[in-house]
Amino acid sequence: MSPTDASQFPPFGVTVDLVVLTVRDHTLNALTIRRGEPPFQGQWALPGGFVRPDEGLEAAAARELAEETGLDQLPVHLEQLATFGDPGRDPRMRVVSVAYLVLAPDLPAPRPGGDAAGARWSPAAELADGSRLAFDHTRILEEGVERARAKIEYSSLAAAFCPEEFTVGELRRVYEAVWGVALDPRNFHRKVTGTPDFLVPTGGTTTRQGGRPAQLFRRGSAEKLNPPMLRPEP
Amino acid sequence: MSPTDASQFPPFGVTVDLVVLTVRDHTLNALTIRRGEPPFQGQWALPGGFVRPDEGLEAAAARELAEETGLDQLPVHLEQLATFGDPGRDPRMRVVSVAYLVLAPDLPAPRPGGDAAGARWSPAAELADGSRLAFDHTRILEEGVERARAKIEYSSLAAAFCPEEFTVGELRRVYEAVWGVALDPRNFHRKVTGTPDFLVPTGGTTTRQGGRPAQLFRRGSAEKLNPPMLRPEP
DNA sequence: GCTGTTTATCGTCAGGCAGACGACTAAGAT
DNA sequence: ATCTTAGTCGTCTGCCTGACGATAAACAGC
Repeated sequence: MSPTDASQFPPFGVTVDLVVLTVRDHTLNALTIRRGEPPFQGQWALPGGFVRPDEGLEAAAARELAEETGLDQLPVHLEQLATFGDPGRDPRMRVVSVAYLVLAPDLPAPRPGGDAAGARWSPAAELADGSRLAFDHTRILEEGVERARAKIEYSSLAAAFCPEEFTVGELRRVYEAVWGVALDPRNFHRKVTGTPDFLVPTGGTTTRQGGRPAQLFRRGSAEKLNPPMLRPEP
Repeated sequence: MSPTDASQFPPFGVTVDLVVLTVRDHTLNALTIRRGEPPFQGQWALPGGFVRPDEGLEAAAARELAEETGLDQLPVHLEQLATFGDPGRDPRMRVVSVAYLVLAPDLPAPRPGGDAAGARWSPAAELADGSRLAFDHTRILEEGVERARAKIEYSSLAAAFCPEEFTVGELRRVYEAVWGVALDPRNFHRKVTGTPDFLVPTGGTTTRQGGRPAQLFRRGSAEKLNPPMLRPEP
């Protein structure tokens, strides 16, 4: 039967694209690179590239992250987001792109490499609205942001935006930035410190946010947050 | 740069695979087909096949569903599940498979077509344990089942397993089958009838489940269930 | 027709959790 | 010394859930 005859399968290009998110200045930011090659040369796009013939998809995502941004060997969260394969999404040929979501703590300025002529963080809201990203990357970005918003509700993933040791207030600011809302510091503190194995106190304190010294915590073993953190409606 | 040079991109095969779930006899069942062609000829596998050159991914999933099972033009839910692309997952060549999840009401016996030498429903638990499905389809099935289990918690998706008009008890049996637990009929009734726009009474009643006549409902406009239905632990 | 069985539906009550918000603590800034 | 900023502990109230009693309306069998 023709469609499953390996000798005449229709050839596709397969790429990975990365939605890399972090929290900077109380705002959810995403990483974009300036394309150094056509198509869309000079435009901003999500980092990504073709999967190599003997490379797994997640491995390709990790490689592209390292190559194009220098965000290598860092404690980041990486998960598959979704796959985009509409005919015509790449003007060159039929390309299916497997998008990955990366959550990273606030990092030094990205170092562009590989095919990228530039790399920068921008507020996710601006990227989704004004700027036109190359290909269908605006839509991919939106899905990544929505996934992150949904997932911090019921998992400990928000800590992936924090450094290894962090305070309850810093974790709260992550939720506030990702959701774009203000949360009650007292209720938030009760919630996260009251959930077993969610936070582990390291014993230290810090005043890097000003004010009274705050306890430092590490991520606990709990991966799920049950009952979930409730996202306010406004 | 070589990896993004379209003229020398590494060619991949791209397929869609379908995790088709339904509830039969108080049990979550999945659809499998017997492969009529190598590789894995004669073995059971998830329905699926190669994406055509000018066809969208979701369109390919819908086409394969119709071709291989005859479950066409039915009120089913179809969503992208995940993409599997490990090198070596297909012995013929490098193939990336985009898996889709289909939730369907209990249907007449599937009619095999296309490349399938047979098609049948089997309890999902048996497929995940004993039988060895072709390729990495056991893992794909497991992810589909887990997605369904998670998603009926906070969405109205469980109704996709029911006929257009259904009773509260029938909907409860869906949850019980998918989660493999027993739920309190009184608390369940309170929860689903108390959530605004979740269920719309049609006015009719039925006794097809025996006992006292039950009100018939249709799916309401609410797509999310907030607060979620809680899945018991044991 | 009467009785037991099955399923549906309504009600009650106690405990847990979240939202609103008061109060106190401990650092740096002026 | 006082102000400002952030962190932490408590209290109260209302909502939701889990456990479970009670009633209703069909059918099966005697």
